This record gives sequence, structure tokens and C-alpha cells, in this order.
Amino acid sequence: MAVDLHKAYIHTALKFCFGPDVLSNLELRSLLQLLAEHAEEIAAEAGDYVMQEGIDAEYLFIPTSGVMLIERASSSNFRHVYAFVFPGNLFGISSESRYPYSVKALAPVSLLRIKRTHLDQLMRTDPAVARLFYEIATRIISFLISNLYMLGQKTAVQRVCYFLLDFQRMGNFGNELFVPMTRKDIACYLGISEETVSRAFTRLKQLQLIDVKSQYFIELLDVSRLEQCCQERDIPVSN
Amino acid sequence: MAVDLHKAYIHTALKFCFGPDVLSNLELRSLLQLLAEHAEEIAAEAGDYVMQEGIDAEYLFIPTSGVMLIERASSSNFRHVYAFVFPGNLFGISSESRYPYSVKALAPVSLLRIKRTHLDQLMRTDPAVARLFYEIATRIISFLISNLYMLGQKTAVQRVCYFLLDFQRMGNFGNELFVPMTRKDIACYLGISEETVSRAFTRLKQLQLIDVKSQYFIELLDVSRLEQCCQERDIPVSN
DNA sequence: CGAGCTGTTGAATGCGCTCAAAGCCCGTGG
DNA sequence: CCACGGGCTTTGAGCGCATTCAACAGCTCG
Repeated sequence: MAVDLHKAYIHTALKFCFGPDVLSNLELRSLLQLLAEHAEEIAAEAGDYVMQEGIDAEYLFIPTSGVMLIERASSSNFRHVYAFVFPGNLFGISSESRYPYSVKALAPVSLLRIKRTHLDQLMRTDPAVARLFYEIATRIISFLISNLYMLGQKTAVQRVCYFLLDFQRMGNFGNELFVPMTRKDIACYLGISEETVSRAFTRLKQLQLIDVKSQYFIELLDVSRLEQCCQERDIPVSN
Repeated sequence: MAVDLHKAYIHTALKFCFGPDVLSNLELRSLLQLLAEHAEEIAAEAGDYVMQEGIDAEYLFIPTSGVMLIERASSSNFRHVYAFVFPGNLFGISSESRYPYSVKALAPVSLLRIKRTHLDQLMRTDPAVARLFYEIATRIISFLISNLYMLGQKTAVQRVCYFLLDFQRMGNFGNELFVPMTRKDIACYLGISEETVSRAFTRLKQLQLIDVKSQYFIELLDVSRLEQCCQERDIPVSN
């Protein structure tokens, strides 16, 4: 049950999640100790569910490698993708006693998980830890707000640009993106249909903003024009 | 500068914000003391800005009466409304050093404001307070997630239903809603045009789900069918 | 009473959706 | 090794919802 927090990929994820000086920050030593002693390392294959909506929210998760997606199946037979998850994007935060969403691995992934009861207890006694989780929640709020704006105000092509740029930033790739999710996943995330996603990719390819190397590999050819495309009210090139 | 937290409308707002037993909860006495000693009561008229995006994020706000809206003007000449704010809906949480949005009063409002530096300091020493704010942030996350779903997956009429029902819940009215914002505000919130909002109201009126008494008064005639309308993939009545 | 703003309604356009077919990739089995 | 099949993606055609543009109604205020 002991986890070596100094392993490179775990350390990287922790830095992203808790701040760059996480391992040397004395204020957080109790948190690190808790993680080292009580966190578990788990792994999942592409397609596996790391957690299922409706189940008792027992754990908090910190992804350490791979990509996942957070989805919820609404009451009827429809689903919505809330976010894609990268190493360091802590999840499992919820005011409910059950998970309000599921998390699926899109590629082989590894995660740390820690019991919420342990963490709750620590938060009760250690203000630095409680404050840290407040800050993490605040970051999540910023992320959700920018997505709200995207869903409320942007066209299909703009949403796809937004997705690509966001994916690049989060994934720490260069301009060659490995995009392990299906077009349908992207569509559910962006609030458009999968055909529209496909058409948007084709359009961006025609405009030479991207190159669709294969189903799962996309190269960004002109990041600054992609950014323009995101922000402008009108799509820069109409043909 | 001393605030009487026992005043009825303040007490109500605090209960909504911090939990029903806020005034008797011993864990929160330091927070209450801080509020009583260092919070300021401020007021604003309809149309006034309570805070402006881009300004130093000096305060956290707790609305105690009235209705406000949270908006952001994007880089170009467009704006987005993130939320409507009711008594008890704390705002000003942000990881940035400047406010990332503005807050406008839609009716005469009153609020408590407290310096973030004071609160930060308290969070550093009092785990119960830090944990409380973590929980508040968590609630905000739940709210934003449900809005994401709404913007991503719902039709115009469904969004308007969602808005009305949400407004009823938050505002603590009965079925007679006082809706002090313009159609344009609602439109920016729901991610649709103002004409579409107007048409949706007309449609819901024809279906006898609501009655538009006047510009600012709407009566909900059939809450359960409104809820149906929100949830179903297809709008129940097509004509 | 007119000016200005907000809201409603109508007509026409268009973006994105649905339905459908064809292409592509890849694994499976003959 | 190749044929087949299934899943995913792409492309096309047609439709519909929501938008845009425009006119008009209703209200407030000077």
C-alpha cells in the first residue's frame, strides 16, 4: 500500500496537481505522508471504467499517466462528456455521497487513489491541506467557466479549435497530438454531433490549420490562426 | 464596520451559504467573528456594478438580498452571462489576482463583503473554515456541471424551462416568479438569442405551462410538465 | 407627445442535425 | 493470405431549429 511519490511520472503529476514545489513544501508534508502511506496505485486499460456514476464516492483520484474522460449518462439514453482528464487533473471531488459521473480510460492509464475519509480527516486538522483543496476546486471552477463560455457562444468549428488547443496545452505534447478518443466522444464534449466534428476537422484541414495524419493523430499547423479562429466572432476564412 | 449577523435577511443568507446551523456551529465561530468585525455591508441599485472584471480581486461577496448577474465581456464586443446570483450565493472566488467577471445588480441589492486577505489568513489557521470554503467551491462545481449539460445538450425551449425552474428554486418564490433581468440577459445565460427566448416564452404560454403576466412576472402553471420538458429528449408537445 | 428601449412577431437564411451510404481500419476466421 | 464483418469516420442530401434582419407593439421617461 506504500506509494513511492518520487517516481518520475508520479512526481510530475503531483507537481501539476499540488504545485511545483510539492515535495519540498513543508506545509504539505502531512498530505504527502498520507498519500505515501494510504494511497493506492491502480491501473486500467483503454475502455475500462475507473469509476462508475452512482457508486459510493469512496475515493479521490489523481491520474499519473494516460488520458481519461468524464461522462454522465443522463436519465434517458443520452450521455454527456464533461471533461478529458490528464495526469495531475485530480477528480472525484463532489458534494454528493455517490459519484455523479463515470470516468473511462481512453488509453492505458495509472492513477493514485486515496480514501476520501482519510483526506477529510486530514483536512479537518490541517488548514494547509484544506486550503490546497479549496484552490484546486477553484481551478476546476475556472476551467468549467471557460467551457461554459465555449458551449454558450461558439460555433462548431470554433469549438473544435478550442478543443485542439486545450488538448495541446493539457497533454504537454508538441504540435503532434495523440487524440485517443472517438469523434463521438469529442462531439459529446463539445455539444455537437459527431458528423459535425468530422466536418470541422475536414474544414480545418482544407484551411491548412491542421493535418489529420490518421484517426488518432492530428498535427497543428498554425496555432496562432487556430487561436484567432477560437476568439473571433466570425470564422476567419469562409471557404 | 461591525455587522449584525443576526439581522433576519443576513441570517437567512448566511444559513443558505454556510449551512443551516451557521450561527450556533462552534467550528465556525472564528469565521462569524471575522465577518461581524471585518465585513462591510454594501448596497447597490438596479443597474449598478457590484464588481468589475479586471479589477484587483480584493473582496469576497455574500449577497444578502436582491438578484444579480455574473457576466464577462469577451475580448470583442460580446458578452456572456455565467449565472444569476441570489442571497447566499457567495461569489468572488477566483484563482486569479483580478476578478475574471463583473457582477451587476438587477434590482436593489445588499451584500456583505470581506477582504480576501482576511479570509485567507483565517483559512491558514482554521481548518474548519478552509474546509467550509472547499465545500462551497464544490457546490459551485456541481452547479456549473449541470449548466454545462444544459448548454451542451438541450434545445432552446428546454433551456428556458430549465432557467425558470432553477430560478424558482434559487429565488424561494412560489410559482409567481419575479424575473428582473431582460430577455437579452436570459439569452446570454442560456446561449441562445433574445428573440428565441421570447419565442420560447410564447410557446410555453401557448402550451399553458406558464403565464407571462408582464415583462417581469411569470407564473409557472404546471411545474411537473415543465420538468418533463427539461428532461425529455423530445419536447412533449409539438404544436 | 415623441424618443428610446425592450419585447414580440414575421420572413428568410443558414448552421448544424438526422438519415443514409460509402470508405477506412483492423481484427477474425476460413 | 485473403475475405469478411463490424466499428469508426467521412461525405452527401435534405430538413429543421435557431439566428439574423426587420417591422411593430408596449412601456417609460423626459
